[in-house]
Amino acid sequence: MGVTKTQNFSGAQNRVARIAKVLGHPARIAILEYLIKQQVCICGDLVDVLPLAQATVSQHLKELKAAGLIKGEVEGTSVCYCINEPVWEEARDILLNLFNLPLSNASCCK
Amino acid sequence: MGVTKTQNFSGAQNRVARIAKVLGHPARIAILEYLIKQQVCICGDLVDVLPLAQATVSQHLKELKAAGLIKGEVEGTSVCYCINEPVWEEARDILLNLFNLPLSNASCCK
DNA sequence: ATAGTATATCGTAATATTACGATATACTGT
DNA sequence: ACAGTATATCGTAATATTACGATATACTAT
Repeated sequence: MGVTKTQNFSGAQNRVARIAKVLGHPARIAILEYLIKQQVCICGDLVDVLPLAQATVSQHLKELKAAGLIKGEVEGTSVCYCINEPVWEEARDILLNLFNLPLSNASCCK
Repeated sequence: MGVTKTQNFSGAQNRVARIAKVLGHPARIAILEYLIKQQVCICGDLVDVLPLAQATVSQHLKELKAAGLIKGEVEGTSVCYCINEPVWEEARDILLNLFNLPLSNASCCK
């Protein structure tokens, strides 16, 4: 993403942006939706379900894991991925905080 | 952002990702927070407030405008930028839809 | 008309992202 | 031990993002 002067913005601003950035790719949305929907998180299935190569899916999973939104558990040969609920909820709250700020400029700009 | 096989994902997935992507940079979060806070959206001020060059601020504003989250109105020499409420609320709803999906895997992965 | 101010756009360097094939790693069953 | 399966990592090409100086555009006041 180019250079991004992260250090010049507040911790809170960076936190919102970080979460949003991870959500900023349709493949990662698809992965999250799949993990949310499945009772059992059979996760090799993701490679079958998604229109992407195995290496690419693995890379997206890595980013979601790095952001803490999902967690993975080795189960024999395969790995079980799931939503990491506490972080997932924290992410929702952080985004909601932004959207719930009171708009004070109702009459501004037509 | 590399190639992004957008066309292989659903419209809904792309919509979520598109919104999140725009929110995925601290400068744009800072801009949005500023516009939300200010009663009057004196917008040349953004250049003073943000730790970025004028051209860079303009570029971020353009992206926010392209996503529909803000709107701009020329006022003499300067331009007044504001939150575009309908789209802003739609964005919140689209993100909330994702976070409000029922998690069916409470007992999955330790 | 001219100078001054504000914002947008252009061009471009540095860096990040996306995607995938190839390969490495790790486990399972024989 | 060995072959087979599942996942992760490496290397890399194509493309996107970020940032900024320079310049263009647009309006205002004199």
